[in-house]
Amino acid sequence: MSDLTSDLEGKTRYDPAEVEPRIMRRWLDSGLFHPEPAGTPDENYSIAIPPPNVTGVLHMGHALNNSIQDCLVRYHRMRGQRTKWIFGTDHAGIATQTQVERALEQEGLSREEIGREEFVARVWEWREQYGDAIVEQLKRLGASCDFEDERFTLDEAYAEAVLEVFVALYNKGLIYRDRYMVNWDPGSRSAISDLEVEDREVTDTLYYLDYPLASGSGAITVATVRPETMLADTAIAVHPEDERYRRLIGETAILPLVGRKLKIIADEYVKPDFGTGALKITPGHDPNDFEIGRRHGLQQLSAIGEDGRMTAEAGQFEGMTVAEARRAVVHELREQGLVAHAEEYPHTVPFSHRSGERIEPLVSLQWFMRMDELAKPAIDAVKDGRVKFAPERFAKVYLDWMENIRPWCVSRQLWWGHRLPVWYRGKETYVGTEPPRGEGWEQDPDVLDTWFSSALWPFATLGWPKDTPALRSFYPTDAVITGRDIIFLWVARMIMMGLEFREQIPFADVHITSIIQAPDGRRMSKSLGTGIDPLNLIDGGPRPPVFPQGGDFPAYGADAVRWGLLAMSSGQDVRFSEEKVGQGQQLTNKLWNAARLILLGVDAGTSPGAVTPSKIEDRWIISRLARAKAEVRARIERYDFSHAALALYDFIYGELCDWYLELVKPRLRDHDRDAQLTLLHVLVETISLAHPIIPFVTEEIYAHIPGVEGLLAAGTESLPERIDEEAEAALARTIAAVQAIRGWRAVSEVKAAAIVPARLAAGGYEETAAQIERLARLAFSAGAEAPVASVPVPGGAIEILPTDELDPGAAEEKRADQRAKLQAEIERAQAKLANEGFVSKAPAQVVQAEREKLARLHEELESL
RNA sequence: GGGCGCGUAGCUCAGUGGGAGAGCGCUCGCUUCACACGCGAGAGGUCGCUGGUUCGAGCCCAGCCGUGCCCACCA
Repeated sequence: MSDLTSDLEGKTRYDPAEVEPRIMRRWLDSGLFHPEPAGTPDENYSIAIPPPNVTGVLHMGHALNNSIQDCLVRYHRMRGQRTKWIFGTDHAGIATQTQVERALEQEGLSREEIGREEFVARVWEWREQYGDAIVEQLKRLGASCDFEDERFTLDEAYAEAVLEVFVALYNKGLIYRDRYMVNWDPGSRSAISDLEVEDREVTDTLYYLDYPLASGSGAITVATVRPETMLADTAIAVHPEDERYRRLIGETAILPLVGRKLKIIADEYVKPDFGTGALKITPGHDPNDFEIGRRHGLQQLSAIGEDGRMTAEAGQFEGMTVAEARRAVVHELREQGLVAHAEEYPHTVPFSHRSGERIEPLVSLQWFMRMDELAKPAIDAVKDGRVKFAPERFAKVYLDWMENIRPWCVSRQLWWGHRLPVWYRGKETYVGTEPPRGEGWEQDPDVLDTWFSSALWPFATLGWPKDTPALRSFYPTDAVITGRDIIFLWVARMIMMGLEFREQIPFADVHITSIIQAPDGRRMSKSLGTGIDPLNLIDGGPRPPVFPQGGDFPAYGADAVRWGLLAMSSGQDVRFSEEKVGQGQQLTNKLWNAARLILLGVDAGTSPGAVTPSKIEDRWIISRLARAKAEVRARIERYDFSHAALALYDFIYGELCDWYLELVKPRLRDHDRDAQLTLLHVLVETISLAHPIIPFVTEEIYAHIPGVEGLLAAGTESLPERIDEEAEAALARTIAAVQAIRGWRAVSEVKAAAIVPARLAAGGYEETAAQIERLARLAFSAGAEAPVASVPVPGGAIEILPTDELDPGAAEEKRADQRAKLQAEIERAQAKLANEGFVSKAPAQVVQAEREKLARLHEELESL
């Protein structure tokens, strides 16, 4: 006790750097974050973390997302629910493979040179070496994940789940192999899914090329931005109704440079008013042409290979890169006078989200997953409310996508990932969780899209396909917290897989978080200099270039960062605001000092216990606390974290510290037992309420509360509290009166320290008059002398009696000001009440309130 | 082309039908024995524009302007 006391006395500032590592250690050692499976998912609470990339580092999105999850998890844990925050990391196929490839490059090696086995071994090594970084960073934030039960999407047990799912869906006919047009990413030399493609605006050249007619009578002109693909053209299409070309349908044109005969076909797809109205058809290199080709049974030729170079099909251009081939083809065509026209043409083209390279649409043999059948129950689950989105509007985004869902290309030409459980022998194909028996089988070299394994996250982490206790206790989970950018990539697929393999939704709530933008409104990005490292906010570190003031962040501490991020968040995107983090820091410091006042003030041997508030301010703070608790809890349960954070701030600052602590100070000095018990009660309840949002400072304060043991994070027993309307009204009047006097003093230029004689000419202050005297620095007397000023307060006025301390001129000025304001308000109210429409049509309650207001204003004016 | 947001104090944002709010910044006053990362008091908004509904509109409706994001196969 004495150690703790001296500890408190010296620390007038809360020091997160000293406290946080110590507290985190205690939490981790306690085993509180690691629940043993028991009970049912209904009574338990669980959230599966969106698994961070194993080689990733914490960014602002993680910081917000995990602050939210930790708030929810701590909130439910404290309420006594068996709570598991399912934890683990993602192998992140392309991202991780790319990092290791870069490292190899430094050594002058390539993955091909060292071979698949060696390469995969290297990635595992890499993971051993760097895979802990993000875990450690999450701990700095105070995340109460079940770190003792860490999963990895490539672990043996997890792989079992992945193979099981693949084989089951294959046997169901939903997974199949097909030669189809895919998004080829030359950067990662792999196919990628539609969702990993982003459109960017670029300016290309639109070439108008003349294709001579076989009849010799002129040429047909086509427009293209990709002249090099002409080498794989197999037809020309026009609109069937297009009068200009009608007579040419069925004719033949000769493909320049190649000499192939191209049939001129009719297809409704062609827009007569675009370009020349004649479209060259390249089924091998354009998604639309691919479809047209299928409709018309056209040949698919590949002039561009998977290495991004021209194939033998390209003849003289073989071996060139696409860009080289484009220049060469255009040059040749120009020589032959076949380029009729060329113009700049801005349009959107697909790029790889991963590598940033321009997508090369190619026809390729890949594995696909048919989604429509899986989507149906997942659509129903959202439509009938078993899965709820917050904010609600994202349900529509989800449904729109799901209702138009297309097959998913799940194979990737990478080495890092779950290798397809598929073997070939000649024309035979074998799919199974175990390799086939017999000689001569060769396993498919491809791996699965990372999101394939992520889709199983909520149940594969709990041990599925085995029927484990963890699965029985924690699936379905309660919520998933994520950004809207992965609604399709992850959320939708988890819902589909959960319903397919567990016949249950994976989570009841989907909370879509804000995306935090840089302070200037741009996207947060390392390369733009707009990314903010959350650890630099916690520890103090350099401000990124997007902050013009430069310098270092102060060491705000994790609580401040958490509070700030929650306060910033809302249903929409928000700009990062360092001020909000600063506000969070002020709050932690304020709370710390409030705790010091209380803990250094109570008598030795006094510990929290039953409270029977006698004084009106005690009843008031307990009533206000009850309201704050209801408010904060309701906000957290509605995923409205900014209002939860702000409501907490308002209570701690605006009620507890600004008023209650000031009101109770004299009694604390007098060793008033009721005051001490009320203070301890309110302190424990307040830190308990605040803990899910600012866990470190509250846990640290809890450790100093006399007579309590254990961790605040484990929850505290809560005593019943009641709303006390009478006390709230009395204190509301008192606060208003004190503020009115302070305002009057400021404009009257009374010395701040002066005690001013006054007379209380108002009712309703029977229990608080002495408090008003102290807080407003007045000395009430019952004298009969004429007042020099009268300050309106609820229920009457406080009259200022003559004294040397005040300047009568200033006081009169103030009074005139107030009279004018009151007069204006009276006129407003009178006009409103004189309005026939208002009196007859507005609710009686509203009219009555207006009448009472007018009467009050008149009273106040008279008292001046 | 379709869809979804946003536009309120210098800045970042609350506020969904009955007297315009918070934090930061700014001004003034306080070394008041928890906190100067403090305390007290203030200044500062034709609530993007136009029209409509209503007794009453920041809030509901329509149009417009500005701005951001998502989806989409016009070469």
